[in-house]
Amino acid sequence: MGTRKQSSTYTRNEKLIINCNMSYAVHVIGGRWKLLLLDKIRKGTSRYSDLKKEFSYISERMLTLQLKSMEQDGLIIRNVFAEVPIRVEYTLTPAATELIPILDLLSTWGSKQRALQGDNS
Amino acid sequence: MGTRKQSSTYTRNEKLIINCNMSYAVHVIGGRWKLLLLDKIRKGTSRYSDLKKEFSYISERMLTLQLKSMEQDGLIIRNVFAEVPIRVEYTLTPAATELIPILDLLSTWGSKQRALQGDNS
DNA sequence: TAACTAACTAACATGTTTGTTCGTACCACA
DNA sequence: TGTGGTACGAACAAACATGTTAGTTAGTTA
Repeated sequence: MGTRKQSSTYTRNEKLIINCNMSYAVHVIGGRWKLLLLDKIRKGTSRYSDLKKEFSYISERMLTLQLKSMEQDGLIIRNVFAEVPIRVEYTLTPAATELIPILDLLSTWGSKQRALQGDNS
Repeated sequence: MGTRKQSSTYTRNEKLIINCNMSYAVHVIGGRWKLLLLDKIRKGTSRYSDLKKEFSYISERMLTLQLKSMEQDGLIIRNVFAEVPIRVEYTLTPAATELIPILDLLSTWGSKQRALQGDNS
């Protein structure tokens, strides 16, 4: 991933925070496009080009960065088919599958909360 | 909060993403110290100085920024007591209280996932 | 009038994330 | 030999988040 300055307060604090399981979980799904991608992949195995097509507003750099990060964090599996042209498919890991219902709860909460906030601010 | 450049791709994309309730929810709890603060406040009304003492490694600037942001997003309530010296107490809103059990699920998931990842990477 | 406390606030510096543009590897097929 | 498609990667720039330091307000007490 991006090279990090191990000595910075920023990075030290991040490590500190990630000791908290809750923060760790949020950290793992916190990248800008991760939830969108997870949501798409959960609905069916997707190849790189599918994602690229569906999310044309995500730059290819971000797309690969987020996918790689999720792969490293054990959320998705990357399957390479040595065809020509090459084919790469992404699937959820069991761990990510367990996460989905929690995300659904978050989604419901978010919807309610947004409505509440809309009312009075 | 920090002034934002309304025209940047960064900001445009953020708005785009926040239309997703899931992303909105994660966005609302996604600040670096928010979960820690929520967790403390949920265990009992806390005054500013309590938080400052407990989290001595959080700079005062960050402390106030995160608190203010959570207040704006309807997660906490800020009560000012016009005593001398002044006293400010923070409490969870009902919405945040509903969020807590979801965060607990996330925490459990995080713990399991961290263990899994520790095993094979 | 000066010192003291709580709870901030402003200005600036650093570091990280995200976005933009261009280029690469691989093999097939014309 | 050149073109085409897929799935990336590298270098750079812009914007944002976080961290550091010093200062502010209001009232009270010495």
